[in-house]
Amino acid sequence: MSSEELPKAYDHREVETRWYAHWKAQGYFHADAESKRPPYVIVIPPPNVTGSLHMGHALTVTIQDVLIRHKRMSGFEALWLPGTDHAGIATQMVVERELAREKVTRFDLGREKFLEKVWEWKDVYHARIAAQLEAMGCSLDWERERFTMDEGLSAAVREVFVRLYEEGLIYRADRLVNWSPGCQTVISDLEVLFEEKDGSLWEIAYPVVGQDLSLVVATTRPETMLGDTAVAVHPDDERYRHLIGCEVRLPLTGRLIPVIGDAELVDMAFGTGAVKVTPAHDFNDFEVGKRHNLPTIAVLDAFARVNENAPEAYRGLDRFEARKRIVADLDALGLLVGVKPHKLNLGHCQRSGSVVEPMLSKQWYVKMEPLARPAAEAVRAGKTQFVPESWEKTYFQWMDNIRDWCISRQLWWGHQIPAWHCGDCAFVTVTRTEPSSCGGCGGAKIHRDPDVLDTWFSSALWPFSTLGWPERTPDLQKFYPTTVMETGFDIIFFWVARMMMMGLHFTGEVPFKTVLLHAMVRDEHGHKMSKTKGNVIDPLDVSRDLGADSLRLTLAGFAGQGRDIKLSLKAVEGSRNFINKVWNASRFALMNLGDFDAEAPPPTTLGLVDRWLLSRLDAATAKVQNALDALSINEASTAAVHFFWYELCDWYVELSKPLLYGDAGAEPRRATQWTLLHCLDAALRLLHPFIPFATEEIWQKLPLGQGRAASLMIAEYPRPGDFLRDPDAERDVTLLIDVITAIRNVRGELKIPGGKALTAYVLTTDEASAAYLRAETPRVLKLSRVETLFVQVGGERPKGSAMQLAGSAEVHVPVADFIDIGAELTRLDREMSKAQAQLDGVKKKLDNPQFVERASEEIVEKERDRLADLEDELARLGASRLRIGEWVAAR
RNA sequence: GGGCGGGUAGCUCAGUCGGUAGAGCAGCGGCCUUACAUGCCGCGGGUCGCAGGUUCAAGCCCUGUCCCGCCCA
Repeated sequence: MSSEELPKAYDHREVETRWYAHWKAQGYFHADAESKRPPYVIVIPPPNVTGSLHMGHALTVTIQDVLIRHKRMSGFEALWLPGTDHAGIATQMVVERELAREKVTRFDLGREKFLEKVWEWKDVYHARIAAQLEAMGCSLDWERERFTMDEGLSAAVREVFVRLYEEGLIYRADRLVNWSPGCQTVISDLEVLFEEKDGSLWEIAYPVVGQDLSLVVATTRPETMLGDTAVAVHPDDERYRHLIGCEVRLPLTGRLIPVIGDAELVDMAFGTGAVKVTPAHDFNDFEVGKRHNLPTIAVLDAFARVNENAPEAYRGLDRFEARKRIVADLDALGLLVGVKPHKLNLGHCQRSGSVVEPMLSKQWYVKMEPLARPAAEAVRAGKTQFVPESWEKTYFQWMDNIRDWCISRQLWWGHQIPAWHCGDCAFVTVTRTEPSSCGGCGGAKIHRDPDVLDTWFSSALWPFSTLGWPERTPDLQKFYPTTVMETGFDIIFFWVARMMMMGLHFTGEVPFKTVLLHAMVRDEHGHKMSKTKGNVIDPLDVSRDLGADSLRLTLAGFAGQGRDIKLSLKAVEGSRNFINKVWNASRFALMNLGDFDAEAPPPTTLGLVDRWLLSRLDAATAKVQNALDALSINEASTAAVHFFWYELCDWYVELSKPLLYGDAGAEPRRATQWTLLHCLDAALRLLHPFIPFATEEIWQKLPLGQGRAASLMIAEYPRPGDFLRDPDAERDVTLLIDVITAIRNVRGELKIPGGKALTAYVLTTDEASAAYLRAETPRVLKLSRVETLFVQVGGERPKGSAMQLAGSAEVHVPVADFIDIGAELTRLDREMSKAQAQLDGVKKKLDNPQFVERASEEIVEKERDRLADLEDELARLGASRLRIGEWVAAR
């Protein structure tokens, strides 16, 4: 396609579908373990294989792809390793729900058949996720893709389990656990979400045996009374102290239970001061039960229905139904003393949302303290750094108060625990491979533990299991420890901390050197995106409508270090507009480079404007590089965009037009072509990590000649110093820009129509500036749209003109012949009062002897300069005002 | 109860070492200037939550306080 045929507007649809396949086919995403280049490694936080990617994923992969593409272009062996997570509970639930539509349960199918179904499901969703990642342009090394239930990763899981068991860091225990009736499994402390709810505090009379009185207990869960095994009061409580040791008759059951004194459980001021104790259904009560040797009576089953330990009348009732019945029955018996509204913190299951029920059961645990201590120490020693650093506190607080981790789950989908129970003796055989007999008694009646491991158990191994551990693979040696772990702050405990612990324990090294944490993506009003609220912005929809590049650039711009990202389509449109700008600037360049010979030697002399752009490009390059090195993605993207739009497009392209059109001859034209081409090339390279598709598409069209890279994604990233800094050019072109801006100001502020022919007079303070501006007359005329320009050093000011300051120069535009000069007087007054206010401030500072004495020399000098500048400015404004006044009077 | 973050233009947010408070969007006015109307030119808009303190100087540091949000118990 020749340059003239480039469409007027950029069409991402046509472009984005083309390049990804090409990059992938060329092997550009693949990292080489044998390479001599320094490694730069990110393993992707594996998305749950159930479900599709949401905006949070889009953010995370954008940040990671920016970092990876930048380092790949900067000479690193960059590895971005993709993969997905089997997501035990979530995936099993979706498949079960699917089965339920056909009125089938997993028990109908049996474990093996059910798992086959889940694998089928996994394949479908995996393909979808991979396609989404490709649509986002992610430069992932697909040859190294992993899944948490791959053979290799499963072997790593077994290895870790067995070793921890042998070290005594994995054990089984009977405890109260968080039971999710909705998911039919135990969940860990972290998976319980607390929510404040309006509830009630019921007051129930328990008759004291042998006395004509009752003890009134207060409870938020009356239904658990069926399992009460004591009533507790505070040992110092004058009201009840004498009852300690007595018995009460538990209503509805008739059981006799003791009154005990417990200072830890009972708060005398809360409720009635007397508390029912149900060790089987409350964490605090469980502790009390242990302290006082109380029996434990569980009255709820796995579905949180009343079980056979309770009186027949209530059996089979759901816990909330049972509550209503029990309260009603107590009321009928005259034992319900009162009901008060009460706020309570209710634990819910993260996955199913059901209210978590404390239940007594035997589960597997990891002893965490020995793992947490070194992991916390590694961060304290700076071996791993958090960005932003403030998250380290959150990490420490959790690590320093670590509790043991319940790792078994009553699910089928996941890594089945490598433990075999003996039917003859109590021995548990824990091995890497399936045993044929009990390791204790040698008997053959063994059966495997049916439970699977918490999904996060395998995720904790991700940074090294994906690289081949426990084998000492070349990948592990080249790419471990990884460089950056980039993820959301919400999974610091779930994942980051556990990776730190496991990584250190099993490899002796931290799994990553930096933890980069990003914010949560919310809707434009700051609300969490959710399907029920209907405020979800789907990244695929956005990519389709506005382009994956647009979404990436927007997210990169938001990748600051806050906690919330408020995303709106408006913002994505802004990015789309910028990309269209890039397209059109390139289109303009190509239209003017048709005859450019890329193989000819570079021009021997460049114009000041060319040198200015190269100097600005170098400054922008430094900004972008520094920001990327500091992991400040938003700052980097802003700097690159800013250079492209405001310096390259708004000024250079406009200033270069007269030369490109040949007004100044062949040599300046060629110098301009060369500068335009090379700055555009560099700017596209700077932008590539953020908007890979559009930049590649355009870059491939540039006439860069032989020696260019085959693809922009493997071209070299610009480095500071690649382009010459040129203070002289910057000074002169700044004056040029100031003069043009001053003239535009006059037109804009005095509302002079664009078509009106104007004459401008520029008065400089020195001959060099005047000579320069005279030489640039064609450019000034074109950009400020004046017809005639006079440049002189000092001298007579034209009458009846508006005046604007342009640095040290003055720009006068005679306007009084065709507009009401009053507007200019008003404007000058406004300018003068602004300048006066600033002058007063500076004067006040300099009049303060303390300031002059104590502030640094440099600062004082700066203020003195400013004073002089302001006085000068004020004088010139005043003179201008006076002249206009005289002119008006003379008419 | 403990911890963390935020409060800056109408909105969304930057603000480095304490030294003249910025950007985008929205708004207003003017432009179809042969790359781009997804654009160009110009303009207005601020008690930096509040009160103290340190300092020659505070959006920034310290203390207190109010509001919003999150995490942990």
